[in-house]
Amino acid sequence: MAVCLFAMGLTSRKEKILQAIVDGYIENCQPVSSAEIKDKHLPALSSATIRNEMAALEEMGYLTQPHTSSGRIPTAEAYRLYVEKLMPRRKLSRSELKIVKRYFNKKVTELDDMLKSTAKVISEITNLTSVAYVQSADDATVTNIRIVRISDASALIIIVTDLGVLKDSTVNIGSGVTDEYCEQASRFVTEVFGGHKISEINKPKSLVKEVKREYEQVFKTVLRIFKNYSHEEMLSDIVLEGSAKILEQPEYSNLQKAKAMLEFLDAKEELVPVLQNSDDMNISIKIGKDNELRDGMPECAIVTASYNINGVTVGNAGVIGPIRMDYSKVVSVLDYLSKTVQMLPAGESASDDEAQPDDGLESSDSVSDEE
Amino acid sequence: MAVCLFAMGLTSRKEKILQAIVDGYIENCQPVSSAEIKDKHLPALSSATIRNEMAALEEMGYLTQPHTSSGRIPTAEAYRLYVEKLMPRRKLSRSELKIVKRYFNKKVTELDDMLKSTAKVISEITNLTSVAYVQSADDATVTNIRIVRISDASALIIIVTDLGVLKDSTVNIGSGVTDEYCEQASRFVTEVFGGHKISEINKPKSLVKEVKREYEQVFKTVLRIFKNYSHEEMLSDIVLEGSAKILEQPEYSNLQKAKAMLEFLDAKEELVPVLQNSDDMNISIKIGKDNELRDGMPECAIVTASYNINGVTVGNAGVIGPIRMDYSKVVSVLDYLSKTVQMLPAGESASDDEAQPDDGLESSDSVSDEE
DNA sequence: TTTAGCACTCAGCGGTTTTGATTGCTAATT
DNA sequence: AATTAGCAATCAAAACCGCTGAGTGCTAAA
Repeated sequence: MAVCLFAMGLTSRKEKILQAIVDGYIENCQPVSSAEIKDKHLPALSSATIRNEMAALEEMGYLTQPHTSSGRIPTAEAYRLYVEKLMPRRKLSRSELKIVKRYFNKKVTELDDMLKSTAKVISEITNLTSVAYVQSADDATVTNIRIVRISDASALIIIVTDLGVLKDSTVNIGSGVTDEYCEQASRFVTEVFGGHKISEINKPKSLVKEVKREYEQVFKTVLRIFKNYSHEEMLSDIVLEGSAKILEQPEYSNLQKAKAMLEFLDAKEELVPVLQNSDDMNISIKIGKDNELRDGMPECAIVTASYNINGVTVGNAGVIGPIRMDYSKVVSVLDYLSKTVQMLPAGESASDDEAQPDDGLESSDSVSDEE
Repeated sequence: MAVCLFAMGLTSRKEKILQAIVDGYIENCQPVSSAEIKDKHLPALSSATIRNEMAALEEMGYLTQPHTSSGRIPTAEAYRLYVEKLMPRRKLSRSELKIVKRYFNKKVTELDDMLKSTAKVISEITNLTSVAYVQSADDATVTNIRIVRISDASALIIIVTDLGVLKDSTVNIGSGVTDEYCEQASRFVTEVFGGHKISEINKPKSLVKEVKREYEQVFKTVLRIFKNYSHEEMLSDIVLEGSAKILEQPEYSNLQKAKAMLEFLDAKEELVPVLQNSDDMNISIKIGKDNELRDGMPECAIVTASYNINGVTVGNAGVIGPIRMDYSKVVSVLDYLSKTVQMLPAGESASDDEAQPDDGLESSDSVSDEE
């Protein structure tokens, strides 16, 4: 009865009840009734008392009823409180750890593939659709640029950074260009751009005032490539895994909603802004309208973690699903993976460094277990 | 009445009726009634006559009824006949051509991206889910191999073929290795593998009997990379576009079926065998059990075209959808695109060759319209 | 403050009826 | 012999209907 709108301080009993409801609803996707709570969590109390508390929680905005005579379901607000305070922290189970190992033992991979594997693991363990993307290379520091003639009229520009090799691009060169020239040009651009972050390079004011005339063309081209990197390029590197899992969630059993969701996932580019982990928090949880951006965007929750190598964020990965999701599980998986990835020998060097020490030249692709 | 089981020679009237039914059903996904055919296609005849013909066509295995008192729907057999004989050949409409142009004018891209664009166009025009994949590089001929030091302890192995640059792989090298050595090694492996197809190289018996001791390690590594290319690597290069479109098809309005289909699409690897365009036909149409391979595989039709550059098939792209699909449209789109792609200046060279002739060095990425 | 008790609400289920589209068959017609 | 009009028969889908039961809110007692 006693309404306390300026709440924030929930009595411990209310908290217990709220948690029970959220937990229950996460599990069954069914409105939770007072009797159910009494039976499973608070046998000491009568259902009537619990009903009263539930009415209070509804007043406070944490619960609603689909219709007058049904149990309660949590509001988005309730979930927010839940992930912040109420949610049990758990560890990965034996079998879940096994899945992780299965993916990461086998191949230690390039950055791209790593994100892919991560996404697969996440989707498999959480049974949700997972998304991963490689962050724009903005924070990478250029260490070396090589221009390599690969045929009469074309060359490859290879940009090496502390985070690995950027996807290189083929360019046309006049057929008059010599190997000699390429090498000198390589040296020149490395000199100019080396040691700088890509974000710096892309700033409007140029790093260098004067460019030797003969390298002007090369210089421009490399600059263009960098420009591409912070915008377009990153878009293509979004990985989705398990989009079919969406349909397993009862909230998308309605075809309308399912379609809306899948369409949203199809337009991968639009995912970027919601995936971006605004704060430098490791794990970000966005529930419901936290991530409103498109009109038709379906109501959902997005939990992402950022993944670091050498202290630099290389990408994000996480899940996207209905607001009612097992946050506890999701968070523990993401957390564990982010730590796992951090410890992987990544970037340019392969994993089997020590394994075959006298192998002068060792591919970093997935060949480690063959032969 | 007169049953003619050993048919094959349908009377022209039967053909007309069958075509009308297939066309009608493709359009509305609704059983077609005798009255409907009379009204739209054969006003000279009475519905009773048409009914008789329909009964005959049913006897022959071209039609069925969902239930006794409904119109007829085509069987898979009918579709096969339809695509072979009955289907109207059409050209792309103005607006459809516009869509194609929109995608291919903007950027002339690397092989990968080209397939992606193709898939997007296909999906957009046909309103179906489209799939594209880059064929294993087996048929590519090696023209050049470069080993480039990119840092103290790692190098990039770049394999250039007549179809373009293979995704290169980073390898570890001992830190004692000099640029000099890399260059010599490059020359050596190019000498060995140059001019050969990857499929040859991967044959068990080696091309060369004796390898200079000092290059043995390099040699092995390159060999490994080639091996990877014909198996694992190609798997990852499957592109799906518009998977949400599946849900637009009424035959997948059933959640069960929709899920089965999406799951099938999710497991991209499994798609390869069905996409493979067995014959050297340009366009392949597989309807219903033509492409049975997995148990739970949902009933569907798959239409693919193979795409060639310099006479070599570089990949396949097509659509996957319900058996009831607009084959006429799909085929014309695929056909047109396959011709378009063939004419693109592709592989290693960029499009704007002539546009900026004195641009000594021109990126082939999507920057052509800027500045 | 808690609880027992009771009336009230309402989604969902199962059964029945109605409707309407469409066929197959028969008998008449060309 | 082929076509057609006419008519009874069929059956999915929609509309309707009443019941059931889970669950609540409220009141009055503990």
